[in-house]
Amino acid sequence: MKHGDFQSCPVCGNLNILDEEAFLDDLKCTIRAYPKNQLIIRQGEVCDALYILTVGSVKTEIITENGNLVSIETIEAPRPLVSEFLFSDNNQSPVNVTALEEVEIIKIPKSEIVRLMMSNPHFMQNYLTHNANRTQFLTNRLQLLSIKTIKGKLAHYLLEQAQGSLKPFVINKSQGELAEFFAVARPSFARSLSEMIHDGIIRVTRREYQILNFDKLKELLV
Amino acid sequence: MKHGDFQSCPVCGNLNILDEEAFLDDLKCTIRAYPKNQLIIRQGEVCDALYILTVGSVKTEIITENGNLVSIETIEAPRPLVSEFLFSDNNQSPVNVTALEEVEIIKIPKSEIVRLMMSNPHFMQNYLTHNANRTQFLTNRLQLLSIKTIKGKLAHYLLEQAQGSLKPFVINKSQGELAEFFAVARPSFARSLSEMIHDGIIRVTRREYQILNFDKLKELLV
DNA sequence: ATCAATCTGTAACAGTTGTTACAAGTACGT
DNA sequence: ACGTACTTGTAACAACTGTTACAGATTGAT
Repeated sequence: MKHGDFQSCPVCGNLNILDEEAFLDDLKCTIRAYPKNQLIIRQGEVCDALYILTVGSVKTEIITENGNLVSIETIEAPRPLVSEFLFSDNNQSPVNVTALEEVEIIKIPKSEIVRLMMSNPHFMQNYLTHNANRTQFLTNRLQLLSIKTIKGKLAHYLLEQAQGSLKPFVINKSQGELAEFFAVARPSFARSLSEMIHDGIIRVTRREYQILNFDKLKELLV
Repeated sequence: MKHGDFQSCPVCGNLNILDEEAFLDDLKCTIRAYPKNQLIIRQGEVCDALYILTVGSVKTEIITENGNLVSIETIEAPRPLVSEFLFSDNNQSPVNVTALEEVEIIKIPKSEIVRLMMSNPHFMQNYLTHNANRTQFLTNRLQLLSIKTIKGKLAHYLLEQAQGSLKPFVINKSQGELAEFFAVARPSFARSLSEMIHDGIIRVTRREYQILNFDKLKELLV
């Protein structure tokens, strides 16, 4: 049974499993590959299984009523998908999940997850912690979207990414993807970005960003 | 031991507990009352216990870097608070929780929660389901905030509240609170609201809202 | 190397929102 | 009934964002 890195998954790792092969064989699960750009989970689709992304990367996004896309995040293997919705009352995924490259996914039925939790305290803790971290991520996203100006959003995001350092860092998103992430129009984002560059607040080369003036950047949050 | 309604709490209800008094006495927990407007949990505060609101109501909100408030939701007893952050890696509450009236809160240490989960499958399922529902709530909130116009946000919100009915319904928030909920300025919200009223799309009397023209309302989402 | 697809920069204009300010209305406690 | 605090309505203006359009980079595949 060929599969990706399982042990370093935030939910499935550190389980003190002696024999991973035996563990996986015992677990009622299916493994499946998806090609690039394939829709893996559709918004509104019923989820009664946990998906674990073992190889590759995916993106999640919401389609709003008016047809706009809001990108939520990109996820790299190994990580569970939709774990935070598996036990909800309506069992529906609120997001689309799409493969960014060729991916491999393990699908574990909900009943198996319950069994694992009851028998393996470590698995349960992992699961709870992962979901809690995801909620914090969403709350942070909420805070970002509630900032009213584009420059303010970008400032918030850059300050978070830079982590206090003056060193340049890479943001692996195009301007279009960043605009989608901030839920603003692409040319508007480009305008704000170029203004901030002209004002000497940041420097941008391709996808490499560098903060030149922390104070001015923080002022943009006001 | 006097306390509020415990059995109908989404996490603590339906546990097949024969003797509630004995259950609570056995559980290592503390019960405490807070006066109106008291800050119960501060944003950034470390949470190592589950809070269960047994009497009254609270509101949760985020303070952004620039000092703006983003209201998240109001919560009515009985319901757990910050259950979705309890197991996160940093253990910090991302929100402020404030009493809207005199409230009573039971505080249960994290270790006790873990013990309960392992010994009571029903409690675990309740907990997971509640957290999953909360995540869906947050995702929905994210979708609302990503709508670019105020009228669009209001349309989204009203369509959700009305649930397809033409009957008037009450939204228990002032205009200022709604503006905060939508992360927009209050006069701007008032302007959009009055325009929608003048256009014959909705009718508003105090806090009672009625949809007069579903089609036009849906058009605002575009 | 060349082509197609994607990404970036920019412009003009319309449309929407924020800001500030003030008057009028309502709710509530005493 | 009175006053205070809160809520609502509205106006004018500045500021910001969306839309549309197009040309010039850049990237990746063949």
